[in-house]
Amino acid sequence: MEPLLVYPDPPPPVLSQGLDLGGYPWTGVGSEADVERLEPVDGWPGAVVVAVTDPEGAFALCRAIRKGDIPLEPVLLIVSAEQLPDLDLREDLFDDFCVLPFQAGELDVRLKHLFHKTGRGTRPELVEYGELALNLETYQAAISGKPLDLTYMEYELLKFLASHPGKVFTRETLLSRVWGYEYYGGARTVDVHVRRLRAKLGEEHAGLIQTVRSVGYRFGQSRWM
Amino acid sequence: MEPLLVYPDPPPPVLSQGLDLGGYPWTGVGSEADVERLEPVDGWPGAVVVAVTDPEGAFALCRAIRKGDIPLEPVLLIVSAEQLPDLDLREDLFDDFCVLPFQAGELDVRLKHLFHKTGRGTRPELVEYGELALNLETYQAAISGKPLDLTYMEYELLKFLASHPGKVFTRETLLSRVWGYEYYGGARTVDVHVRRLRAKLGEEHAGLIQTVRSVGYRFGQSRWM
DNA sequence: CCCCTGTGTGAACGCTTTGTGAACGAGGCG
DNA sequence: CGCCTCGTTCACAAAGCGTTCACACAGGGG
Repeated sequence: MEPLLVYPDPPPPVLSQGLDLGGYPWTGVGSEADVERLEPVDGWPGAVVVAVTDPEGAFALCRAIRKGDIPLEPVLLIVSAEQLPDLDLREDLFDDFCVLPFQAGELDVRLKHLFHKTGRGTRPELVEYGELALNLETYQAAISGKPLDLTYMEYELLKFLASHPGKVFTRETLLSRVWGYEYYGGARTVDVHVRRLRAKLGEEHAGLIQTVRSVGYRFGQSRWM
Repeated sequence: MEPLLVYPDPPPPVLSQGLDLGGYPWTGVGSEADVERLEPVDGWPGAVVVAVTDPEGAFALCRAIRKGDIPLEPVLLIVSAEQLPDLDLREDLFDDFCVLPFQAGELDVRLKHLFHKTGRGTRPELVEYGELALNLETYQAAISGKPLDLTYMEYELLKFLASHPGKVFTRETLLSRVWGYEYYGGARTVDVHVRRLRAKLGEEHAGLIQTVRSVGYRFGQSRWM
């Protein structure tokens, strides 16, 4: 996920801590010039503007954003309780606001809510390893930007392996964790699925799934090598 | 102004005081039956739902509202700080929320903000995806400029799918989200509706709804590839 | 070098899931 | 009452996919 635009720079500790806690990457900007200079290639995914310390600068930034100079949505405003009565709603400068001091978690929920409403949805749940990416919401997989056409079991197996890179699993473990705890079937089933996975990953990435002789399989590189 | 719908009845003192202070008329309702019985002639202008004392009842009411049984907008949810992590945003049950204990005036500003947004029509009345367009006001659908003659359930299903492009839904999820939360019926019902939708979309666009074997259905393409 | 164990490979089988056509029944309307 | 629409269910056909098997090949130890 691209970093959120955060104003001012540096933001108040409560905000930076809240964003870090929620796992949101962010970039502090101190001026409108910075907004363009630091803009990610895909554009800003949203903004958190603190109006407490520098209301004029904050609202000026919101106006610039809303004017369309910087295509950006959504905007979350952080205000103090004293500023509440003065908020001019007619200008429609923000999509939501948060009143200091806010409860732990409120910031996170408001951001999620905003992203959900603006259609971008919450960032998709991904499992990533190098060039490989699995989208858990859309049940799609891709490597090196190319989509992989995986069957259900292939997807589940790859998802499990890629979620635990470097770790070796026996066939029995894989059968119980991927196929189900009460599954009773031949261990060679795993072999065949691994083989098909390697084939679909392509020659270049087939080595992502390694055979550990007499033990089982490992995804990715071992941690101590 | 028509009175706001307030749940439960009686609401907590902070809420009734806050509403009275802001000059909002309101009517407390204790059950879904009351919602219809006490409905003003022009319909409810909005709702404030307190989820603190009776979360199940509150969320059930929100679902009923969102499902369209009670045309109503916007919905403001009142929650405690402890409930924040449990809020399910994917269901889209509310337009904004307020965390107890809230600052004096925050309720007023949030209500004003909500009315301002809904009054200006920020809420999209259209669901669009590529050549497909659904008009939520007129219950009409069209693709490639040609109108689609959809039945009610077909429209609801397509609306739900098109509102979450790329995401895969199981038949059970679709049954609960489109048909209703306590619907109990065969999962094959979904199949048949999907088939009819694909037929009405035409051969050219039938691929918009994809089958994900062993999982469910997906609308459109994922947006991360 | 040989043997034994473990793994890769290709193909075939058979179950599960889904598509398809049709029928049934409820509800609305003339 | 008869006709129509629409949602649901059922039975059957078709396809997809997981599983298994037989065999070839590789690695390691004696």
